[in-house]
Amino acid sequence: MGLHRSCMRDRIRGALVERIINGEYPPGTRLKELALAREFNVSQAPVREALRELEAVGLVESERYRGTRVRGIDRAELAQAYELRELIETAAALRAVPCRAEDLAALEQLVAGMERAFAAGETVELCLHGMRFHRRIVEMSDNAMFLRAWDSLTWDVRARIVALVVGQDLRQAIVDKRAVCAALRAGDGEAAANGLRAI
Amino acid sequence: MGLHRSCMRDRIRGALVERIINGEYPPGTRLKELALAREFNVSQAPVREALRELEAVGLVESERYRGTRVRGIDRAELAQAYELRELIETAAALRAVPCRAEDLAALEQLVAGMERAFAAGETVELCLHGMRFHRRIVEMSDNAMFLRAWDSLTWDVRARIVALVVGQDLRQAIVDKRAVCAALRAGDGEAAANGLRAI
DNA sequence: TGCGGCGGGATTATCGATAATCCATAATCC
DNA sequence: GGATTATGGATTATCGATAATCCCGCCGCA
Repeated sequence: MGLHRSCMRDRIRGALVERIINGEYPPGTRLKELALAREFNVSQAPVREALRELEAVGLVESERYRGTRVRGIDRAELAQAYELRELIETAAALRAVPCRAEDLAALEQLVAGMERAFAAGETVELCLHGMRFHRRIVEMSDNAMFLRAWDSLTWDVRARIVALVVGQDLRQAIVDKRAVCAALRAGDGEAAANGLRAI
Repeated sequence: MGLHRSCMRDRIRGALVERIINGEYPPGTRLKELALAREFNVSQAPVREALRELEAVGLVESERYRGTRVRGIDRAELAQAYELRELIETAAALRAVPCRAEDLAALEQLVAGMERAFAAGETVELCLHGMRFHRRIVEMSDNAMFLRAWDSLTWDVRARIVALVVGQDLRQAIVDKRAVCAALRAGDGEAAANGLRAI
């Protein structure tokens, strides 16, 4: 079927994630393999594999012979995810100090990006930068397992959803992140962890 | 192709996990889809899906058009996994108190099982009970995300591998777990967390 | 009326074959 | 001789079709 810069499975997965994020597929939506296959002009196989990947990530759930549907995030689960996020990030902050200059610079650039987005009223962009900030701190712990667990929370995805729903105090979030940067720069992991707890 | 008590994909995945665990497929082994398909008398599709699941769990890794191979666990990664395990379990212990009587009983039964296995010289069985003990504590935190992250470390699998390789002080492990039980029974989450740290 | 077995339609799981891609080796050119 | 490009074999990615399973509504029957 012509040129593929990436395999079908990857693009289908991307398309499905996009639709789940932007609300086109609300929670509970059934994802029928053959229907999707027809729509994307592919066969059933790549669709199945894409669905399985989404299942592994927790975006959808499927039952044997009973189909796949978009998983909702109930409030309790979101709270639990926040707990784990906080646990990992604070532990990561403690392990991240002392930081390399380039990591600190990257963090500060992300905060700057948040400020630009805030000024421009780009809420989604702001949240995305915020998530990259958090993820970066986990990266800085140099623990691949921490990062893997953090990623499994798929905050990048959920942030976009949440950004559209709840109105947080975005200005305060930026101030808090500046404080975290300062603490890390000062080598005070404990303070950085506390700052992350607040957010 | 006859009766399926579970789908092909599931059994193939099980068989592959088994082989990886018992060393039949050492790290680096290439897993060829068609070869496996022929061996299991199935087509390529279920094998592919099983491999994808193993990839999501981190037991194998695969590159586009270049195949799938068994992933080794290097020492650094194991240490990182231990760090995350400790982080999650200690946090779980704090949230687990006060415990329900049935949970405490289950934990103590698992320790009893460890003692029986120890007496019988069943090292693998002992380690498996130990892992169930740890997992149970995470379950008791009532945080599905904690449990999910803990499971992602696939300790159930690694325990079996590790059991064959390193000789730990198994008697001490049992004593420590008894102490954790006692702390939980006393409602002292902090002490239980410390006990888990030791293990 | 209410209940349990039985097609029919829809959907998933699997099959067998084809297309696309990679790797190693051989052939070609300078 | 060394580098570079065809080519063949092996393997993965995808296809189109079939088998297996589930769900729902219909029927007979008490």
